[in-house]
Amino acid sequence: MYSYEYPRPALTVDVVIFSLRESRLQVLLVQRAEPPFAGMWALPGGFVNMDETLEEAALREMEEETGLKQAYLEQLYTYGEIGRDPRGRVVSVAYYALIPADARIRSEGGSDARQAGWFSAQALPALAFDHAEIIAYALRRLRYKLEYTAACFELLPDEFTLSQIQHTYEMILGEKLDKRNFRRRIQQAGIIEPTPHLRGGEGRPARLYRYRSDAVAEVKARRLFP
Amino acid sequence: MYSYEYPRPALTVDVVIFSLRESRLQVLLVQRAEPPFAGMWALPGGFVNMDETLEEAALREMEEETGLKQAYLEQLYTYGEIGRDPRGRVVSVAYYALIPADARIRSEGGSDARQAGWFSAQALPALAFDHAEIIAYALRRLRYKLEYTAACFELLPDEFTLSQIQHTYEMILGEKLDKRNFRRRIQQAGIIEPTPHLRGGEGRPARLYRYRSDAVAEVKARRLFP
DNA sequence: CCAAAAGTGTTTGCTCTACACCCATGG
DNA sequence: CCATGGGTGTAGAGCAAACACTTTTGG
Repeated sequence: MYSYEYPRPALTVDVVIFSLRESRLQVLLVQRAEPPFAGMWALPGGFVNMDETLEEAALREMEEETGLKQAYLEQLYTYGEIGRDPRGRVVSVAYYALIPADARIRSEGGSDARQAGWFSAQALPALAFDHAEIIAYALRRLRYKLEYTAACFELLPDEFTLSQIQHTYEMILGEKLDKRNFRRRIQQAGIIEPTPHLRGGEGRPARLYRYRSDAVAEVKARRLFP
Repeated sequence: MYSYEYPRPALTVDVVIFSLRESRLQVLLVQRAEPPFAGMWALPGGFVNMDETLEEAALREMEEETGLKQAYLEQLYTYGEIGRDPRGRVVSVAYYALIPADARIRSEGGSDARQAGWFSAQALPALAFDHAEIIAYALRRLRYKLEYTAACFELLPDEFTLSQIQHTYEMILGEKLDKRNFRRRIQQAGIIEPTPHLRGGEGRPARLYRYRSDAVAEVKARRLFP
């Protein structure tokens, strides 16, 4: 049934790393030093080693670029079009990662001494390979995920204000939400709890909340048919 | 950045083929002739050739077992655990396919002269590799998909009665639905249209409907927060 | 005429949405 | 005292859920 004599496609992982920075949803990209696509920006990624799982490979790539050893990580899709890499047959398993707004990230490029940078998900530079397609799909999945799970909290710091959550939603979904309705719903959902802390700044100080890790935060989808 | 000297994992596809048969949701399996797992049942699958995309490979595997050249096919997940195949490092891209209840399927095993058979998704035999996990996930995705898209029609014949749709939903979701509410909702959704035909049998003949291919059948999810 | 499946409306409760003003703090 | 963001309640509309009987055919 299986044989080991066939030529094999090369197998890589690519990671779409999302974070909230400068009040925007941003994506981490690296600049390619060599052809093909030299000088263009691309997703962090690379070969899957023989002794690591796909997820381990994705985490390794993420750590090389950000210094972070863990984050919310989810497999996105596997890209296997014939001509997607001009150098040969390369199949790539794409992942996306969410990292908290306050995470301390190694600012300069990782081990490869490649240039790395954050870009607004709404305004990406020209991208190598099929990476524009991958990011577009990751963004769709993130929006979608946000609509029926509590994935949002993976992007927020440990403690946050209600307005911060709302802004996160507005940023990612790309629409304004009603403040009173939003607050009522999120409080009734029972997935956050108040902390004793307030956060000052301009205007009236705001209550800080935290995510309840015991929360069940899946919502039943509205069915097409009942 | 990339190199071509590394050893490469082998790359395969596996396909979970669903169909409605004998008033049940069934899955097509093949019996393994050789070790490992000789005699156990497994998903149809095999190597990805260098000149075919992942989807082409999945379609080829499906055709080998069923004789069908096309079907609804969707990528499910990519499995890359280290020990999932005892013979070495094998990464598998899983797909699932939906084939219509009335499709004429080559009854006997495909080109490999392997034994093939249909099994109720609720009562599977012992399965080779991690295929039980793959099928469980495919079933979850199918349920999920059914709740917010019109994927159901991929499993039905071209013309069908309202009761047939309802039974399909009940079968896959595993719960009884109210007949009047179901019929009202599906008619209002505007995704099916009546044909001039009736279907006889026991009891009063039933109107046959067909799926409107121009239908927009995504439903907006109920958000966790508005 | 009997069995079997098809077909058909209404009421009630709940959820979603729209909407405007006062509060607490820092400068 | 003023600017800034934080915090709060209600009324109306639309949607979802529960519920039982009549109709048409074949045997």
